[in-house]
Amino acid sequence: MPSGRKLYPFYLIEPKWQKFWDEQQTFRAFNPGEFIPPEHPFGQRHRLGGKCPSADELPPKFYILDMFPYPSGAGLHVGHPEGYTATDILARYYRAKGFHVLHPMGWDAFGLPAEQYAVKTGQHPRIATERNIATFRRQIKSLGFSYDWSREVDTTDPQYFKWTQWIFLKLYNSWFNPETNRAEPIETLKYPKELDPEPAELAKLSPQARAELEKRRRAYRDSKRLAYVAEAPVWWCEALGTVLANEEVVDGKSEVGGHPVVRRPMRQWMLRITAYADRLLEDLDKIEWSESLKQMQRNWIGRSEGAEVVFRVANSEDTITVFTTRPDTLFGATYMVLAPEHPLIDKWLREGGVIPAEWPASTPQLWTGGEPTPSAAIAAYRAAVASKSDLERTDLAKEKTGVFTGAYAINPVNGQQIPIWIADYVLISYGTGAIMAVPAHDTRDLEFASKFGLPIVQVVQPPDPNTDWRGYVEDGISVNSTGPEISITGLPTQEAKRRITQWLESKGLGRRAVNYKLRDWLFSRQRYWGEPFPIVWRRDPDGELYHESLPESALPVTLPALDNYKPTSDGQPPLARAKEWVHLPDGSVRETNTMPQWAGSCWYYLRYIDPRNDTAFVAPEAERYWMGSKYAELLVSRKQTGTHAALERGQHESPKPGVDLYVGGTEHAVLHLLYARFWHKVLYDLGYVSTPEPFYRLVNQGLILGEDGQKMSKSRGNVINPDDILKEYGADAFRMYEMFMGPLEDTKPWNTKGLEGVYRFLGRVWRLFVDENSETEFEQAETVTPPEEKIRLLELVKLHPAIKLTEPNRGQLRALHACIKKVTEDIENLRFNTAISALMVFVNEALSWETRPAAVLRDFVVLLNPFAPHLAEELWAKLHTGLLKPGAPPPSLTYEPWPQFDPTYLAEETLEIPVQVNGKLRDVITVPADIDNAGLEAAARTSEKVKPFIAGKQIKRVIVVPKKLVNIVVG
RNA sequence: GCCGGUGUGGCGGAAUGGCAGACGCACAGGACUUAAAAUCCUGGGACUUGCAAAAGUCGUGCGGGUUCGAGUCCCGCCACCGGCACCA
Repeated sequence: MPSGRKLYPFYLIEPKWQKFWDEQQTFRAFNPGEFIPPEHPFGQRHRLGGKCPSADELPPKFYILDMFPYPSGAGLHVGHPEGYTATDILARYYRAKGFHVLHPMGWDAFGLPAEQYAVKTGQHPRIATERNIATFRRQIKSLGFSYDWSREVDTTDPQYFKWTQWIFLKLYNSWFNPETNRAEPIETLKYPKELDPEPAELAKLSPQARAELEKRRRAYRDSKRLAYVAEAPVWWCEALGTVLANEEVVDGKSEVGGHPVVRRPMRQWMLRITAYADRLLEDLDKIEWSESLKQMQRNWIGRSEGAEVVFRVANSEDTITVFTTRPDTLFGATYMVLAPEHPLIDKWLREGGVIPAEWPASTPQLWTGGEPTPSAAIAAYRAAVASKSDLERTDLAKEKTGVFTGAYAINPVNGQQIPIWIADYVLISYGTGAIMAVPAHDTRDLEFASKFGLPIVQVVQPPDPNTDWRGYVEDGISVNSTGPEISITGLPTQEAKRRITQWLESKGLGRRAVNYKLRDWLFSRQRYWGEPFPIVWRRDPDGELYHESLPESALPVTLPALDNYKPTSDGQPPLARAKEWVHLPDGSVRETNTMPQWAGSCWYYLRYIDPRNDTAFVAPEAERYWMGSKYAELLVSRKQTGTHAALERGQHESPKPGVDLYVGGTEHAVLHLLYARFWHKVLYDLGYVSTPEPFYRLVNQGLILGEDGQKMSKSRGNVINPDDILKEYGADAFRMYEMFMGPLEDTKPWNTKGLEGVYRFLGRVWRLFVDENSETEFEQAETVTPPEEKIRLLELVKLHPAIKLTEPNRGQLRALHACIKKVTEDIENLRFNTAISALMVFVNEALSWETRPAAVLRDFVVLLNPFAPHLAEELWAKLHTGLLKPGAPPPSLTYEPWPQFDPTYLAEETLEIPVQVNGKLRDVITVPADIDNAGLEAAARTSEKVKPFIAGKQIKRVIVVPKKLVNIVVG
């Protein structure tokens, strides 16, 4: 559609109402105890103006949250407004329904792009960050979303990250008590006996011994904290100059930028998320997230149950512990594999005795890797593995590699000696870094054993005798599983597992065990643009470094100014350049790592609740009010819509706590959502929040593709810029089109022609309400009025003469109430596309009415408001000043009660009933609405169109679905 | 390979086991106009028969099943999308 003349003056209407909402603070939410100005429309609706209502006096809350954006330099993408529009519709709907809606927005503004720009230009990243935030804020505001801007947060604001650091201190000063299964203050930590002498004994110790004890106690304490330091192999990215979390490395490259990464041991801060693995898993059952999302989290946590089994090593006191999910296949273990990095290998190479100097007699050439001795083979293999990039290691997974170590282990169930190998298909980071290999019943082991000619022994019989037992990995019946002390032959898999585990346990050779794929969270980054740690390092009298937290009074720890944001030449983080900042007067030295971007987004939904509080990260009363959802079941109630009887009667079901609805993209399915849940649980355990889960209901919006059906990208040139759309069609059309495209959660292609259809619809709405002649006058006046005065001209546009204060007729009421019903149900079920379709159906019909009753149009405007709020406000104002209440200012549309659906208006006088013969449609008959089944059947049988199909045939059965359908079954 | 999801006109998509294709786009014809744009009206799944009005048959990825009746429920395939991927 060419630009130029617009179908309606959205370019005046939209800024007009955005300014109005800003000035009126229409969407401001009030915390318990907060003063509500007498003139505020929320206060007026709920008769709370001029008061300071408590949580109990306030209406039920509804917390609707968007995933806050990273304000990139590229500005808003069409994907952002999709989720934001969905939540805005709900926010406006629930306000109309009488809820107290919290709907905030903010900025996840720490991050790499701003820092990289700073490295390049030497300009402080704050400057670019603030510029980008300003752009995002302008763009988001131009879409007319009903955010409470007084609650805007910015993760890079010291007043915000003060509390991010504060939460870190809570993590640092807590430990996970496995007995209570929750985090507790570090003071409750119980020390092992040798570190916890009786006071009498303690008194006897020399000062030196006491200092030594205190040092050991500190080491123990530090090893138990939820935030701890570990020398761990981490992913180092040279190009980015930082380490990355496992989750930030994809296919052996950095998720950001796709740079190569290498494994390197470094001293790093870790968060003990693994302690929460079980609770993170179990509590998924308490929340309403999509099944696929829950499944992704479950996979990520990767819980697996099995047993640890201890194998003795031949000619040694050493033992190898393996983790297996199939202890029932122990009799089939014909070799063992250690990860190449396994520490036992180092020990054996150092000490000798286990790994022989020469290959054992009759060692196949294939097992030796072509090396003359076992130690040479091990060294060569390790070198080969270390030089492989991670990409190669996964890509070449098809071909298994490994070498024999020359050592043997002893299978505890039958005393057999089995060779010990090293191979990189066993990962040092999972389980114990060692496996027992059962080639008959494990795909990987079978592949390996086949390649190297290792024995394959069947120990499970598949239920179907025709199934090949080789490579059979499912349950079956144990066979060949009898040893001198234990037999499980003949037992089904589940029973066999139990029995063998019991036996192992009784012998001290193993125990039940659970393993997780989830690793502890690598929490430090060698970057500038992130939260500094509230941590300092000191040296003890022996010169050893130890860490200590800063007191809360030292918060926020702010970032020092630098003139160069690069890491130092000796590989230290950029903060190490700030010598004065790093060295404190008392001789201690600041931590120079910063926190990862996830830190700020882990808890922002809590800060929105009380964003300006400078004595607490959130006040308890406010937290309990906004997070303690008593009303979420109303959103969840899928069927009983239109009636909010439970709410009206003040009856509420059991609390479904947390943010009522959280909308965002799937890209955060694991990382952000898992990290945030983890922090929330820690805060819950420590008594700072009142709910075990942060986000009660979560919906992922689908991706918007380019017009060519491809993912939008600059290189494809198919990117749609929201600013262009807004200029051409207006915010209401843009928002409404994004909702009309299809179901919120689906991936769907953009189509500007489709947008034009929605825009034309809004033009029809405009013409339904306004007088054409007055519009011509308005347009003429526009040509001679300076731009800044044009908004006033909207008053020249008068109501359509067909709009009258008359009683609506039956048909008009039916059209209205059909619309109310459909729109209400669809909004509650997040089916915005069909809700919009219902609005279109109504308008198409209403345009044909000779008189347009004001009362009907008035209700329609309330229904339109969540979708096209600017146009709705303008029409609402015209309706009131022109007809409903001339002279008086119109009541607030935002807080106008949602129309009640009345089913009596939907009743028809006649019904159209399909008549089938043998399930095939033959006629549609018109019958009185009050017809009974017998009458309906009779009418169907006498239909002229039906007669030929039943004539001369035996009628076997007639199915009558009351007031719905007749099906005549003939023989 | 494993897990989750989705398959409906030319396109985006609608359909508590009960008239498949609402609503919109695109398209075609018409009205208004000197003309165009905008707007309004009409039409349309495919095939067959018929000048037409109309009628019939087939039709929701494929093959089976349950049912008076299946896009919808069950079983078995196929394709595509997303996630995980040597996790013992």
